[in-house]
Amino acid sequence: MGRGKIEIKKIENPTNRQVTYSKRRAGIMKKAGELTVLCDAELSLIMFSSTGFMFFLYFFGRSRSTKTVYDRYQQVSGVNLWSAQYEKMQNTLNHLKEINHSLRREIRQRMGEDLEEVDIKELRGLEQNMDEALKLVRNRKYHVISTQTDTYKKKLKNSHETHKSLLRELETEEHAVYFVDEDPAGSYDGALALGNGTPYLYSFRTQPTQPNLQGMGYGSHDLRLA
Amino acid sequence: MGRGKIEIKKIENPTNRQVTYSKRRAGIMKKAGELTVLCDAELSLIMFSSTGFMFFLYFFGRSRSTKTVYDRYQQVSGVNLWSAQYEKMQNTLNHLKEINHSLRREIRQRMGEDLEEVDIKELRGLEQNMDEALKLVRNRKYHVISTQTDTYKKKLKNSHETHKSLLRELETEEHAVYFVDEDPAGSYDGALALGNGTPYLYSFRTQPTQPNLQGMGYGSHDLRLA
DNA sequence: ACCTATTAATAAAC
DNA sequence: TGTTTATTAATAGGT
Repeated sequence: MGRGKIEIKKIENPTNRQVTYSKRRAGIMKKAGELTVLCDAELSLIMFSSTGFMFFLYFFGRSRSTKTVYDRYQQVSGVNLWSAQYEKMQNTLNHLKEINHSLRREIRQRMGEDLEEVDIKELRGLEQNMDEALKLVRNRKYHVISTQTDTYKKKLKNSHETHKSLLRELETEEHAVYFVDEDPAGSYDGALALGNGTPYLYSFRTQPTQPNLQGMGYGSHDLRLA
Repeated sequence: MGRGKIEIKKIENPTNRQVTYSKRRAGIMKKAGELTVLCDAELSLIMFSSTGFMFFLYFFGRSRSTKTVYDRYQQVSGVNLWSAQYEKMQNTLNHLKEINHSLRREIRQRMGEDLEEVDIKELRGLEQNMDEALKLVRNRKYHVISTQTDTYKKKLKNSHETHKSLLRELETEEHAVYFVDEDPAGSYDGALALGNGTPYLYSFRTQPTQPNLQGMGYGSHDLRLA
């Protein structure tokens, strides 16, 4: 529709191309606006100009007049909202992936793997750091163990006290007769022994180089990407 | 353009409206396709049908023929690619963040920090793992050091040989006179000593618990999110 | 930007 | 839905 028929293929003359782009873009805009009004539809148009990366975003809403559409066009003109958002996300994603990679690398090195790529200076830093960290972990372990031990000691002490008072009660009550029959002295001594000495059940845990028999695989980092 | 002019306002007859929608939608599609080809532009069209919440997404890329566009339309019809893509990215992002968080947590624990949240079982696993890893790191360090030492030994040996042959040359040439004047024997002995013994420069590095004086901060994990 | 000859889109009818 | 056709709308090329 024009002074002559044209073939649908890229217009090589840049000026002509730009003119045609403007005209036809306006045409599509008009058609889009008409369609939304006529058919109560909603649609959006996103156009990427070939000359720049900027693009225009147009919304045709069912309740917006053509006037509003043009106002909106003025507002968002030159701002690539969607692709900006997309690019931002993509960048964040790549950044996260890089960080992830670094973190994994560090963990591997801290597990004694992939040390070929570490130079002697870093190797020394790593060794020292791990040495200190290991001390911290051991200290923490001992602390947890001794806390646990104390708790158990207290529990046993309490248990012992309860037992003792029960015994005393029994001695002063009419049940004393059972008492003698069932050798209460033995029970008493046993309880006392547990109360005074090192707690039997948990003492072995204070051995510093106690091997971990469960071998609970601290080397599985299967937090893979999707 | 039709048998009669129509006013641009909502078509009340639903059948007519639907017919017009289909026809005009096809028209816009065609125009959009033409525009992308003619002007080497890129645009996408999103149409929300008034009858349902599903919508159609059309891509007109600069390298796609009109035929491909229609194929693509068939493929993606009814699928909200963009929002799906967006959601997918958002999920990947969150997943990555979680993973990074876990990795950081593990590194902190391997540095002896945040051990309060680790139970005794994990603590033992961690200790054992770190103990083994530390051995690996030390082994690697010694390996690197001994390799370096060997290299330096070889270099010194070579240097010594070169020096010796130069001395021999001098002894048998007319320059012998200078030789006596400048005490070449001293030089010779010095080279020999270095060649035979432990290389001076690097021997201290084989001390297992040599502290890292540079303190090159193996504890900085400042790979923060954007 | 504007003009206008010409082509393209499409409303109405089938 | 698909086709036809009279009619209007879009626009290519020139100014």
